[in-house]
Amino acid sequence: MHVFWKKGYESTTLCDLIEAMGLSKSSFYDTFGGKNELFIATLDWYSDTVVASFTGQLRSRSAALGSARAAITEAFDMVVEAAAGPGGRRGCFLGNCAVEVSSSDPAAAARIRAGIGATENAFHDAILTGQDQGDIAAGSDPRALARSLTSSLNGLRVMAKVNPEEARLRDIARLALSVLD
Amino acid sequence: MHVFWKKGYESTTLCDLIEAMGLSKSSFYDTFGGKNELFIATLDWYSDTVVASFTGQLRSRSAALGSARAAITEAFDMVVEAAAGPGGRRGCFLGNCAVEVSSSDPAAAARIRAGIGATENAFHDAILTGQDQGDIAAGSDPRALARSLTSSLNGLRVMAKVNPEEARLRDIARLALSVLD
DNA sequence: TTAATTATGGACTCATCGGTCCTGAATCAA
DNA sequence: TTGATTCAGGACCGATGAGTCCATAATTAA
Repeated sequence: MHVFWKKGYESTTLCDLIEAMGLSKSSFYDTFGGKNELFIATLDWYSDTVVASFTGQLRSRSAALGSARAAITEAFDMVVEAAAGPGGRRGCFLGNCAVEVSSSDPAAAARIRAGIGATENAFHDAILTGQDQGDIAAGSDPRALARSLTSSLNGLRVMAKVNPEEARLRDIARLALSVLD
Repeated sequence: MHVFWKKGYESTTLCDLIEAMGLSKSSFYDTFGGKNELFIATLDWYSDTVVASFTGQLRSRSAALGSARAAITEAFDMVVEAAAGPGGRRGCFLGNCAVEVSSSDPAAAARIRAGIGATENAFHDAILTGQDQGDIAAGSDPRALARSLTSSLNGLRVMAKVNPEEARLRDIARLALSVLD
């Protein structure tokens, strides 16, 4: 997954893959079936673990901080730091894949849609909580807010690819979160 | 450029290119030098014409409507319509390229950065005008607002790749513009 | 110890990639 | 009409892509 993440689908070769996994070519094909099958598997894995962990984190931090809004802010802070730090130019795995393959690989596109949808749902839940708690504007449609945050996160990651300067990214994150006011 | 736009850099072959241009292979190499040279040229061309036209449009519509904010809103509306319409899944040329090649092709990355920077500057100018006119919040840093809009536009295009449903995109655009309040 | 399973390395196929080169046809200026 | 230039077409190149196959080595179970 990390190889696909760093180099993109088309640019990763079988050789990259087996080298990263320390596997022989035969074992690779026995185990994963092929490059595309592995790719699909990494998308599934990403949704099942990374996105799921993000969802859980958002929920548990909402509880710990007593504020869903603070948890969302924290999540954006972490993304900003990761994007500004070394290796931050990798962007978002799902976002990268969405851009690169979603129009040419339907099976991958479905996974990407599901993963992004799950992210959106995580924000949605947090926003509902925040609206109950009173620090997120109750007048706004929570679904629209969730979509906005998800979109902002993707935009942020694209911007980080172009210029990973932390101050710029902070500006963007701050304004992205202002929709919650 | 349209071939690169639709298929991405890695996935476009020489054959795709010469077919789209109706050129022979020899003429192609005589004229453009090679695949990568052409790619760089398309990025330059995009900045010089498409981005420049966007900048001009934003300025002239600001004047025509007597409101920079209305011109910005109009620009987002157009992006939403284009992204939701047929062929909208192509995304943003610069955004796609940023995701795909900005970490592996420095020459391309420089062009992409310049193009995105020019877009940001276009927004910046419009925001200054709008703040003068009074329909854009004067308290906000115009540079930060411009970055936010640029980022939002990229996020919007990524979201459109995943799900080009117009209503969703409108939600996102509306909230992206709310930073101007 | 032996039999069965699993993993490995490397040779191999076939397609396609970007790119070069050369020949012959078309175009065009004088 | 002629001579120079431009263009098309296709043969060709080396490299590399994904994927197959098989013989052998390592592991495991009985």
